[in-house]
Amino acid sequence: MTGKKQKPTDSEVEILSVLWENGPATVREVHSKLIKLRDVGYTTTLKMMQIMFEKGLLVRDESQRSHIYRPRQKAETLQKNIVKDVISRVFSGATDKLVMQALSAKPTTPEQIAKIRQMLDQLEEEGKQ
Amino acid sequence: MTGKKQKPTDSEVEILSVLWENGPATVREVHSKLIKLRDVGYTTTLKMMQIMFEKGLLVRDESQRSHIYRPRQKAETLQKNIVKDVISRVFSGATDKLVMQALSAKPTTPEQIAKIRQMLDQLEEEGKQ
DNA sequence: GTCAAAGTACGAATTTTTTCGTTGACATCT
DNA sequence: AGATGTCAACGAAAAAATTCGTACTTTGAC
Repeated sequence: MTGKKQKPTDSEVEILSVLWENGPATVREVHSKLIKLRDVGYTTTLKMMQIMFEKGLLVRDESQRSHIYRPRQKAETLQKNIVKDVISRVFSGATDKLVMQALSAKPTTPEQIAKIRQMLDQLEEEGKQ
Repeated sequence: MTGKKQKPTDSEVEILSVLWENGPATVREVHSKLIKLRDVGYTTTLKMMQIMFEKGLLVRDESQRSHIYRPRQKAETLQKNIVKDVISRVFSGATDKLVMQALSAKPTTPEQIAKIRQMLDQLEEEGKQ
């Protein structure tokens, strides 16, 4: 009953992103990043992070007065869940379709392309066994 | 004020998916698909589709008593927008990261891998110019 | 110690999304 | 015609997500 699969909302992902990019941080620090993007009150950010803490999306160190928050799961894990969700909901399970759309939606550098090729090689290797 | 960029909600995507997969359909037809997935009332589906019509996500043919709905935009267009959104919100713009996660999240067939390779070739060609 | 600054907690208002009951129109069957 | 079934429209309730005001606590400066 503990492992409730719940997808973070958009606002939650916004906060998670800040933490992924900047590492563990206080509400103040997160808020100062958010305020650059849009108009939002400090207590709003605080409340959001408290809720995320209650939901288990974040953990926090309460030993200091200003608590330090960090995501409970690492970025890759949550990102993978979100991608899985999009693949099944939006692409009816067609991973290749999503990959195609992604590649054509945003430019990629030659280095990135090379990396993806490597990954494909690896997948094919695994498939052969 | 007309070109309001609004992302379809999850329920909306669910309905869009049905229409993408089955082609234009009446509320009844869409609803009979949804009911297989979860418990939902007919008027709920109706209302959703009416709202989506008002928002411009769907268009409809009212010449028959039971209106026939279809997505205003084609699947690829909306899918691309959603993917773009995920790339920027969840992956801070790193397309290759999303592609990697997608490939490792769900199995792909050799055929799909081949297609993706083709796409990469093409992208590199374009890049050279 | 007092004051101001900065923090958490909490409750509640607001907004958005989802749900469905009810009504009236139209069609179909007998 | 009358009864029955199906549909769109509408309004509003319910649920979920977001926002923020207010109260209280702690810290640091003076």
